[in-house]
Amino acid sequence: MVMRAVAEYIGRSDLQPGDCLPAERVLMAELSVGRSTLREVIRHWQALGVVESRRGSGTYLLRRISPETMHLPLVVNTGGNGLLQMMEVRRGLEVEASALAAIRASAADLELIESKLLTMEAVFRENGCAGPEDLEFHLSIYDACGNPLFGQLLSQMRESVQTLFAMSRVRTDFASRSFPFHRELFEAIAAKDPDAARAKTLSILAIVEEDIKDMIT
Amino acid sequence: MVMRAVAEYIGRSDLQPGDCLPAERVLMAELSVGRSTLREVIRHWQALGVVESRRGSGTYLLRRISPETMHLPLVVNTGGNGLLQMMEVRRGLEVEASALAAIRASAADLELIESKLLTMEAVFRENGCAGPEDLEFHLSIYDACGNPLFGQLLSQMRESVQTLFAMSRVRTDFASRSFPFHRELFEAIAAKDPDAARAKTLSILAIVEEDIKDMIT
DNA sequence: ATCAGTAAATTGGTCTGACAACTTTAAGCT
DNA sequence: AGCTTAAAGTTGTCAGACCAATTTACTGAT
Repeated sequence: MVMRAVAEYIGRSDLQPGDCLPAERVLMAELSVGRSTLREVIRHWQALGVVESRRGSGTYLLRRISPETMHLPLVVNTGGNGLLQMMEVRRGLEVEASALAAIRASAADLELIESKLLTMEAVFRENGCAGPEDLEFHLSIYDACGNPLFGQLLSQMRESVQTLFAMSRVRTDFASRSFPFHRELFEAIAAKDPDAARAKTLSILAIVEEDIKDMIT
Repeated sequence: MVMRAVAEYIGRSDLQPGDCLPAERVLMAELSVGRSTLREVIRHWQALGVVESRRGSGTYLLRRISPETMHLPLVVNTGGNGLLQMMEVRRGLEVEASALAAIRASAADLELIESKLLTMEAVFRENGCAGPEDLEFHLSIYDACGNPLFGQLLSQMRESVQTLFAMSRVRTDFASRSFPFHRELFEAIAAKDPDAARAKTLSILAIVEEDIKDMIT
């Protein structure tokens, strides 16, 4: 019940990510609850990555929430197959997103995707790798699928995966073999062919999975 | 720091999911920390779905953890037509889980799935509907896919969906047309045919989506 | 002896007050 | 003006008390 109260408070107030929440004692008085209760609620959201507390400074908002926000905490063991398990989940989401994009992408969406593809190809030919540009390309596809949940879920999963193998040194040519498939994926979406989009996405992810397997051995 | 202490405590003690943790006042003394601090740590894990607290009874372990397990909470903002958007995400996950189950299900898994199917069919023939038994059937498939993340995500999504249209009166025959497809899905998994499993899962979810569309109009 | 009802003990939930640790800000001093 | 230092503000932790819900144990009637 207090959870909901604070969720409404954040949703109502126009706090942006990075902003500082009112001090505990202020919020406490404003919501007419004890400090322990408020602190427990804050800890709850801290655990969910919504808020971050810095001792002596304040607690800061990381992600906007509202009472309608859904939270899906995942417990994954870092030992060995955790990464591959994440990849399987990602595969399910990514394939569906590509198929939906093939069905629903507007002309403007296609134009945006193609521009991302072109810059990615250019950077790749120059550097031999194009991590951020690859991400941009895929993000534009998530946007084009017409369902914001895919973008939210997949970008967060990519973040976690990134941190998961940020510790281990990544080869510079990681998943570079998947490069040519990106154009084919775009063409499948542009042709409004969901089945082809599924297949091309699977090809890309298969290569990524192979490289992960090579890496963790 | 206290987090780690309690994580080690759980990892060291052989508590199984469903077991009851020591009372707060006991743990407090055992770890030499104040009660508020301990309660905040418990709230932290409550948020991550690791433990569940029942007032007057105790706090119970839901998932085994250790200091090596990683927690990555996903935060999703469901907007206006959140139900249909969630169904699309669920479709991607569920299809992948069914296909993986078809590939990896052991003989024991298949036996369990079939038993769930049989009780579900029996209850359905008697009552005309079988909500909890249907859930059990699908959960057994998630287990059989060999990747616990699918079970975590999908069961939590089902929870949210459940609460989302718990307010609106649900027809007793909701998604009852999907009933015959459940046996076909099981047979596809038993035949180790991932493509057929995909197709049957899509058939089931298509009916659910149709009924949702009818309902929210 | 069995069962029901009731009282007591147990447990999580909340409030209050206090102090420590740290950060930020502001004042003061050179 | 620049540096130092003090003060104010903030989160983190501890302690004790009480409330609400559940569980357990007891007591008494049948």
